[in-house]
Amino acid sequence: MPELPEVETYRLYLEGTSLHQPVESLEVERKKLLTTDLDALQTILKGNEFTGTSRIGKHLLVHLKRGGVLVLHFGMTGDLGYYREEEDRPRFTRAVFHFRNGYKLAFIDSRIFGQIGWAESVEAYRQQRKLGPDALDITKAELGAAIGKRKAPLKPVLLDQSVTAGIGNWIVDEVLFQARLHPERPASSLTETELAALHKALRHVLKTAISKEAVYRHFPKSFLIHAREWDNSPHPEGSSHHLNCPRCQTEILKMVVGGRATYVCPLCQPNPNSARLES
DNA sequence: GTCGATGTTAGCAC
DNA sequence: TGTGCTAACATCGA
Repeated sequence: MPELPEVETYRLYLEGTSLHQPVESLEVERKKLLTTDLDALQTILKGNEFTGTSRIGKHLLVHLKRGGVLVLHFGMTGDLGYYREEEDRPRFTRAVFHFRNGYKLAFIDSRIFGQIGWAESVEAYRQQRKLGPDALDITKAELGAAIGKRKAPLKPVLLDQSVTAGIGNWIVDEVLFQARLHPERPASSLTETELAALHKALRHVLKTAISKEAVYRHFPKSFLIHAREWDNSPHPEGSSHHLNCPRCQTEILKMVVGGRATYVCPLCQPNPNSARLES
């Protein structure tokens, strides 16, 4: 489930396993993953070494000893696995970096929405992909400027990677819940106080998620994420779902915003449309 | 067999 | 030209 915290965790994993080992070859099972021609990629990689990493949002960039960066994007189901014995090859491995020392780094991706390619530099890649400031680094002023002119609902604007890179579907719901903002509020309608709350919640959610290595069931009880179906933590007796707000116990509402599944607390995050009716 | 899914983007309407 | 909505991508698993 690779959003920013997962990719940050993968980045540290790659740094801990795969640096400074000459690559022998790249094995690609699904060519659809490649954004750079396979032959070109082989030439770049053979005998080359990973020397360090960077991350922009959900994109992991691996610095190469002979120049340029290997770019990994994990789509919806991407992951990494470092192994040696064939029997340990992870399920859904779609590509494998073979190192000369006999170890391998698997690119795992059941749905094959991921990408593997090469770019000249981190900055060149950022421009090419039109990525905004990383969601961990963005300042309140930058965030305000980026959303201030957009009248679309807050949620799809925050998911736009050119506004700020790294926010995905569960993070945006969590951030909006923590900031007590409804996902359908027009992005440009926030007051200064609300913008400050949004920025603070963004940092809080990301830092918490990274500190727990993106293992959702370890997140604080105050998080909305436990109401999502795919949170593996045990749910109360039989109930086929709908948990309650950790703050006010109101039943969490599931809706669709910007075409995406969205969870909100109807009490903590007042809907702008119904608020208008009341006034 | 059916449905929905964490990301991204092409195509379309305005 | 910009903005925003929808569907589609390929596959798994509930």
